[in-house]
Amino acid sequence: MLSLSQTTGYAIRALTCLRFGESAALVMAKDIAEATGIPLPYLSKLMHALGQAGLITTKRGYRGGFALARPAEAISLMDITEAIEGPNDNASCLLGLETCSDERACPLHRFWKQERQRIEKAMCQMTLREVAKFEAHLMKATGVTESQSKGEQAKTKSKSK
Amino acid sequence: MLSLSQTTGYAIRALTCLRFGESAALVMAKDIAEATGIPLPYLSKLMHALGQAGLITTKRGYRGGFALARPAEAISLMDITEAIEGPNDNASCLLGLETCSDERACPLHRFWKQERQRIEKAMCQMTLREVAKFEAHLMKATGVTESQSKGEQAKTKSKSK
DNA sequence: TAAATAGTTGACCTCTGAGTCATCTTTAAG
DNA sequence: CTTAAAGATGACTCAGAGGTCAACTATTTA
Repeated sequence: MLSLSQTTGYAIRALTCLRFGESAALVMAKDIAEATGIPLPYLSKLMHALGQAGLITTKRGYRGGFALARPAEAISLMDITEAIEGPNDNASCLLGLETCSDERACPLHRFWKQERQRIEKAMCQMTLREVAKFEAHLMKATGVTESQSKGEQAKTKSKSK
Repeated sequence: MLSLSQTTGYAIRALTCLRFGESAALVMAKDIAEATGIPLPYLSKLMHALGQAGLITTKRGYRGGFALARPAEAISLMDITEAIEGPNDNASCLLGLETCSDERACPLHRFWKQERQRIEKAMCQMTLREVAKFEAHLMKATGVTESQSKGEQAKTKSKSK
């Protein structure tokens, strides 16, 4: 009845597989697909879109892959949702009534407006970091051994591309 | 981002045009379509479905039309939603995670479960009567004279369409 | 019984989200 | 320079929601 689109769920799950930190910690689409069960070809397009939206950095070719464009705690679920579904218009009436507004509200208007705000607030406050902690997909990254603890995210250079 | 299906909105609006009470107060699909702006052929199928679901009674042929199967205050928005969208599974994770459950909950699980319950409760408590009062579509019924002229929208073609 | 009225029903159309495939292009290793 | 690895991308398929048409059936009245 009420939920995010399947693709948005995919995006959130895929992003939990990534790390922040330059070229050292790239994760490949193939590994994300394997870990999440998201079909690889579809994932590929999804990742590209997330790159366009500025949430991740992408590197093509040999030893390519994906990484978060900023720390996981700086990416909210709202950021992800809007990147995939576009800015959500919070003004719509639950019943689809054209005539419903703050001035002339349908019986559900006040209730629904409050609920929407609660949900939006939660989506803005919840970050990738917390979801990733729950998921705990310890992805293997190209060029990086598993031995290193997840505490340090390679503070080598900064930025590329 | 979050809303009912368009068809469910149609159903709610269409039902606000109907009355409870036997053969005396039948309303025709054509009039509902005119009042709500819902395309007639689509409305026709919708009404049939609502009849199958037991929310309304239908009468075919000359002087046919539709009427509520029970009083408006005895029809909740949840009844309508379920009639159209089927029983809603309240168990699904907002993120679409398979592994999310009461036992192993994702970061949004508790919050989302509460929200769902709040929304469901509101949908169960809100009845057609209250929505109809807001909408105030004073439909004309077959076999009933317009003499009441209670509203301003007598037989003027009104707008829309 | 014939005609008019009004709901019923199946075929078909369009659009969008989801998913697949094949073929690019880019990048680094050898 | 060649090649293998990996992301990018356009064409295509598929299913479901929403919507349109036309033919059909049921009901009442003249």
